[in-house]
Amino acid sequence: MKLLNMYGRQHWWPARTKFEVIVGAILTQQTTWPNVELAIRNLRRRRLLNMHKLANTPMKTIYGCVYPTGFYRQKAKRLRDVTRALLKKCDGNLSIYFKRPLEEVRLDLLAMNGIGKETADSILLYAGNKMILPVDAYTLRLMERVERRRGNYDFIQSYLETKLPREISVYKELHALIVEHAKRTCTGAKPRCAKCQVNPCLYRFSR
DNA sequence: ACCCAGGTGGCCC
DNA sequence: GGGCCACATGGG
Repeated sequence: MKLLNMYGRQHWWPARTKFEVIVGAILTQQTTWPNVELAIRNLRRRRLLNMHKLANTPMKTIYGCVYPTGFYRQKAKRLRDVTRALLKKCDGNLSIYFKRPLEEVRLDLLAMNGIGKETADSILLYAGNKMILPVDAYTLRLMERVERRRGNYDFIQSYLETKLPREISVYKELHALIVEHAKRTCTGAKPRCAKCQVNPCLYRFSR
């Protein structure tokens, strides 16, 4: 499987700790990253990027921090719920939490309020260092336009995983590149101008 | 004054 | 199994 290396290494995910990856993954749902960064800064300023601290913070305080990301009531609740659930599971030690087998941790994450497939898989890949590829809206559109493949999350995920080298770093890089590409070319939305159209020649998936 | 963003859960059929 | 809706702010 070959993919555009036109943007170079992305060294994703932009976060300092495992917990910060999880927070970012929830906050970025249906939201642009700059807004998430604002919210993360707010949380950091209040020392809330700490599981024990966040789990016991009043909702109103969290509302204020995550306000810029939209859906702020929902997201604040999800953040605290997930944090509490994680604390119960691993007492705040995420390295231990991710030591269990991939499928087991995945089911565990999916059972939490506010964590669906994409969020779970992003967390598993970037915080847990697990071999799994998150499929976002960009990926689905790209597969549709370039590979002429349409399908649901599970189908696209397994299709790509059969074609990719089994390396975590490749998974991390691919997901990052797809998002980066979408930002730069406005394929994220409907293409608005001719030069923003995806050029199939640039993305020939081979092997 | 629209349209969209690195989704998720609930409800309906 | 899918289709539709609420959730909400900020940027184009």
